[in-house]
Amino acid sequence: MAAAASEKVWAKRLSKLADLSESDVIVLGRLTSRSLDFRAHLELQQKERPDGLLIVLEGFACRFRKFAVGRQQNVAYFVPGDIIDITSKTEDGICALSKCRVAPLSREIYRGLIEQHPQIGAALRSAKIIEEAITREWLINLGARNGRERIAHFLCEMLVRLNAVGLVSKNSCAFPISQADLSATLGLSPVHVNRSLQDLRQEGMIELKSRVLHVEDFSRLERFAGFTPQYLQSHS
Amino acid sequence: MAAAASEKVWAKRLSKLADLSESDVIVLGRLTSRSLDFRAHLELQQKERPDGLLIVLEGFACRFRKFAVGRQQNVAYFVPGDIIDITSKTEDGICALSKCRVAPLSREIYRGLIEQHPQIGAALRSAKIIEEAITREWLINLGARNGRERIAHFLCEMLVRLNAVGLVSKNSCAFPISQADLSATLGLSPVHVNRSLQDLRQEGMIELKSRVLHVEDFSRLERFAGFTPQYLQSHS
DNA sequence: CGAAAAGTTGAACTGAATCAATGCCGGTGG
DNA sequence: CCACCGGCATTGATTCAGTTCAACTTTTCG
Repeated sequence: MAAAASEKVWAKRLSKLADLSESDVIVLGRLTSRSLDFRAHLELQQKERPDGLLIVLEGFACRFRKFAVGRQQNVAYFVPGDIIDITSKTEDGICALSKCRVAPLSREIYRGLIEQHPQIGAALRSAKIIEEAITREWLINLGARNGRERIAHFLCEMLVRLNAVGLVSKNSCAFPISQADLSATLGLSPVHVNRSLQDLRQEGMIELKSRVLHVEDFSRLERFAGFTPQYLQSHS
Repeated sequence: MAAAASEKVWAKRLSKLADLSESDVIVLGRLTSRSLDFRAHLELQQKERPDGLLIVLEGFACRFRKFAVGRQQNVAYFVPGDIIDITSKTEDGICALSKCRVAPLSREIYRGLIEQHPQIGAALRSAKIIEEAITREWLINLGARNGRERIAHFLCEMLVRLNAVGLVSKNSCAFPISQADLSATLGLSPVHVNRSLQDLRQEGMIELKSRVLHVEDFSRLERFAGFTPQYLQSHS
């Protein structure tokens, strides 16, 4: 059931970024029929097509930079409906944060898609712009907020992004991110992430237990974090 | 002399990102004949064409986010040869870091340029990719490095970028950035920037006085900062 | 020249890192 | 079914990098 729905998550996402026709949606659905599974912490890479793209169907992935052993900085998260461009000739890697399912997409098909389906093209451009805005927002998050605010801001963003693809219900969502991963994402030590999370819990701003996140009063968390969701919306 | 040369800085920059023909260079030169001047700390915006682009000819500018009064985070720097897209519907602003001269460019001309001059188009795409890579690198800088390393990394990047447009000679370049600006860029307090700079000076890694930066041993600074310049190069 | 901006210094404080140990839970194999 | 193991979360104690406040000096620029 969930697996069946996940094939449509890409279309669901893109349809919020541009006016897709029914045939557009069908085209997108066909492209996600074949999928690959990865276990948590596995590096996502395509031996077959190292220049390709991946569409996330289920689970979370991230782009990261590795330094000395142990030291790592994540620079982007990918949730269901997101498209991952592996090409970036950078020394960065992509890895699964949780068990995840992705659909491979060759660069030729991707290009064809944009050329032959204007609305899909518009949606993909919009997605790209949002991805860039997210990176800038993360930069601001690391540069200008303290531990608790940083975590809160990140959680706000995830909730909005997951909500856009129907993965939030009753203010709750699956959240299979370890504190160690959060620490590599937010530029904080694992211990400090743990304590800051506790603070947020004690303040009643979040509930996070056994990989489920629940935020009763989202606007309160938003206010605390200084979060404004415009950057996640289509500006077309 | 310097002013005359600055009209060609855009062509100089783009010619390193793609194989421009002589006529390409001439076209680029024509577009930068008309220019505007801004004093330091003035907000760069075009009343006439709020949707336009700006080509930096001289001086530095930056994109920033303002929070409470006093609190500010810079998210990108623009040096001569860079192109600034003002469109971003974000709440971010662009301001001059130093006295600077820019050439306005309408979006229509920009689009025409890309369509009618394939090599210029390629160069502009390459510039865009580099701009994104820089943002990611800044994110890593803020997330994973301490004060001194952060400053060192930033200086390395600036030296490479300025060198690409001929603004570094004998390991020196004009560097009209105040410590307060650095602090808003690197997510550090002004006082800490001051002290970290002194540390770098005492270690003999940099000389920075009266708005001139000199780095005798660049590879040493590079090593200290963990700087790798690939991300600033064209990947075409 | 004079005012305002920028840089420097000291002292006190604190958010966050580090080190190290312990507790918890889910899975796996005997 | 239970014992054991590994990954993850939690806790305490200590240290340190970085902030804050405030005064002072120097430089820049209009």
